[in-house]
Amino acid sequence: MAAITAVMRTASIYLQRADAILKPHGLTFARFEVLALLGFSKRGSLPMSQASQLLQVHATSLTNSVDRLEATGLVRRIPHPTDGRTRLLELTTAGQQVLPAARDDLNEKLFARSNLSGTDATEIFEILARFRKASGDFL
Amino acid sequence: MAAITAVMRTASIYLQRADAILKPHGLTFARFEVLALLGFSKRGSLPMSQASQLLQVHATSLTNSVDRLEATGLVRRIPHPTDGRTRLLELTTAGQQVLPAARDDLNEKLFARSNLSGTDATEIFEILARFRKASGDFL
DNA sequence: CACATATCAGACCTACTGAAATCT
DNA sequence: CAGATTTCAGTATGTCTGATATGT
Repeated sequence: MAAITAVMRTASIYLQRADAILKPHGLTFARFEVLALLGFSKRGSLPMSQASQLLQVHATSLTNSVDRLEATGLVRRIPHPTDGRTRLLELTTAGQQVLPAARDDLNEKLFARSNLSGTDATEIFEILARFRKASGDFL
Repeated sequence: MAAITAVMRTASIYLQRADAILKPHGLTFARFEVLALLGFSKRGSLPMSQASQLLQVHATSLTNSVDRLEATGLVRRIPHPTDGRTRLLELTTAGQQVLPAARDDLNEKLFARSNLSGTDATEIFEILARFRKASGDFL
């Protein structure tokens, strides 16, 4: 229980800082995750349904995030070539520029000040990766 | 960065489950934390300002949480004996009953299914404790 | 008067539920 | 028609900012 509490509280501290760091980029952490996911995907595009599963958020929450990302011109919804029900998400040119800038900024300001040694970070990642995998999370 | 992402995503998975577990108790995780903090405090009462610092939430966020806890009768605001500005928080009898019930339920359903071994949990707690301490978090 | 404590008002963001539209 | 994908409407929660009342 203490470990779970530690994870929760650490995350809320990180989230607070991450949102502050991302604000100048016009992003929140939730929206950054969408951009990052698209950046990782091989084709550069993903169906809403897949993105929502990988990010483990409700379909309606993703619709909301994507609405905002589309309104700021970072992401685009395009029709699926063969399935008329699904819509694909892809980064716009602006999104492709904002993503690395935001990522670098997070890396610098959040990671650098995390007071975690390299081995600590590796340790945490590996332990939590097992849990996340068991929970069907995207890695 | 991967470690930070791991912490954030693990926390959001836990938060989702915790809120679901706490719902039948009439609580959210944020409000549970307030109850738990009061349960830990020696005198059983704490000024709003201290609680908000220890929980690392804005004063207005705590006001909001406490409003809801007071509305459901789990917490009470009482005047400070010597300083007229501050108000003390304390658990009501109902709060004293709900807290252990909610805690046990969380322990059982969240911890038991966390897929973390005892040593993993200890490891995580210790590593994150250093970070939290450096960030002024309550332990 | 400067400062501390707590609250209020208003805006924003995310999550959840249930219903609806569109397509397979 | 049953099922999948996405969106919409409405509600709730929590966070942040700036302003305000009260007390030291």
